Amino acid sequence: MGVRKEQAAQTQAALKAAALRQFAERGYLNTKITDITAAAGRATGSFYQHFASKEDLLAALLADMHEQAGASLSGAEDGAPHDLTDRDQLRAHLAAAWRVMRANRPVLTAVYESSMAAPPAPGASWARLAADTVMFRDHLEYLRAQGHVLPGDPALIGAAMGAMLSTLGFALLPMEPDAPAEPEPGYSDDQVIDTVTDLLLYGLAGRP
Amino acid sequence: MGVRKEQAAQTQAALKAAALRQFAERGYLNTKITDITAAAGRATGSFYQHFASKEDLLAALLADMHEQAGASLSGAEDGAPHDLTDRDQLRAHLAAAWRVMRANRPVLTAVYESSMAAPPAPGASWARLAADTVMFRDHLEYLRAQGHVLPGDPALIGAAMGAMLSTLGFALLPMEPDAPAEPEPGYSDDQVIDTVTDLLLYGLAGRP
DNA sequence: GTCTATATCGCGATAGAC
DNA sequence: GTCTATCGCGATATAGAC
Repeated sequence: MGVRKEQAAQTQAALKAAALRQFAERGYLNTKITDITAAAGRATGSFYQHFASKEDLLAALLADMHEQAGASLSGAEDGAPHDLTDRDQLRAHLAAAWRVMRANRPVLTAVYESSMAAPPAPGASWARLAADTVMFRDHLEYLRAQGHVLPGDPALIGAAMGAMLSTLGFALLPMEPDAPAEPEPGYSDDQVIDTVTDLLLYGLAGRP
Repeated sequence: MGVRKEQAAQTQAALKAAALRQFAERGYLNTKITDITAAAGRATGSFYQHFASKEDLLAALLADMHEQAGASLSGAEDGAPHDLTDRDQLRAHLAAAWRVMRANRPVLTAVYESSMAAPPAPGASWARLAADTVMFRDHLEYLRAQGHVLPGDPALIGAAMGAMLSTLGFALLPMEPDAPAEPEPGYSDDQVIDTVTDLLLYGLAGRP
């Protein structure tokens, strides 16, 4: 790799890292291009050598995340469908999702903020939620095929589960991947995952 | 009421109604002051005679909503705590919340968009979620005091329930209060509420 | 490839006539 | 109270030197 290309790669990485920090501090929508370049120690104009816009940068960050998450999950999620009515397996699924959210909170929040700024298209919110919860839906459909009686349509239940988990994540997870539990609500990761697991498995009525 | 004050009230109402329509069409963040005045058939400058800013207008719309919702719920929600492990009572609660969301989707979405645009304060998301779900928490604490075993902390469970419900509402409810069910997912209100009720009461494992 | 300097523009907000 | 006209700021994006 030539020296010029190498410097370009360094600058691009610096911009990405700075953007991540700024998004966590100010929020995606409040972050200006100049905030990012300043935090990266670069000039304003350099930004456009690497990204066409703030949205473009976000897309790049999201791609990076998918690459990492795909690699780390490929081992955990093998081909065989899991039984979500088995407490250990359900808990493992929820814990894995929680870990991914914790590790990527700034990007996920930024994507979310970005989507809120776009003009609302009918059905767009459902489409996103459904797409983000296909894994749940597939497992539930498998369960139903086995003869298990579910409380409703698999896609709807999967969406409901994902809705609960992701919204709790936004409310409870810190922006820094490995920050300690905040004193405010003070729930530990295990506490949250155990509660959600039992709530989703046995409901308010409790274990039979 | 004098003729001048009366006209002022008319203009203010027209601005509010126009804002509601514009928020539903373009989203709160994308709506400019001039969009609102144009849709209301008024001049740009007239806006500031009634509201200090777009945020101020939103606060007024939210106050209107609370007034209406408070009146309509005062009959339904009496002082006595309900038993959320009774299916009919749980379902009634969820259905009431769903109706309020359906009737006020544009305002609720606007408030949400507005909160996403603000710089993120640690604990703010949790504080909002917790505040919006105090009713659930209170009922759950009552249940626990009765000796019922819950899957976790009442505030956390209440937040999880509210998270599921509100996110599903944003994904499924139309912007117009009485629009028919969209063909896309195609779930009816009853279908959604029944599914959520059974999922929250008995979980994936199902009724004992 | 990176820098400084600047053009450009959308939009919130106000001034002043009616 | 409502209108027309305009000011001024903040932020994106580009031009051109190094």
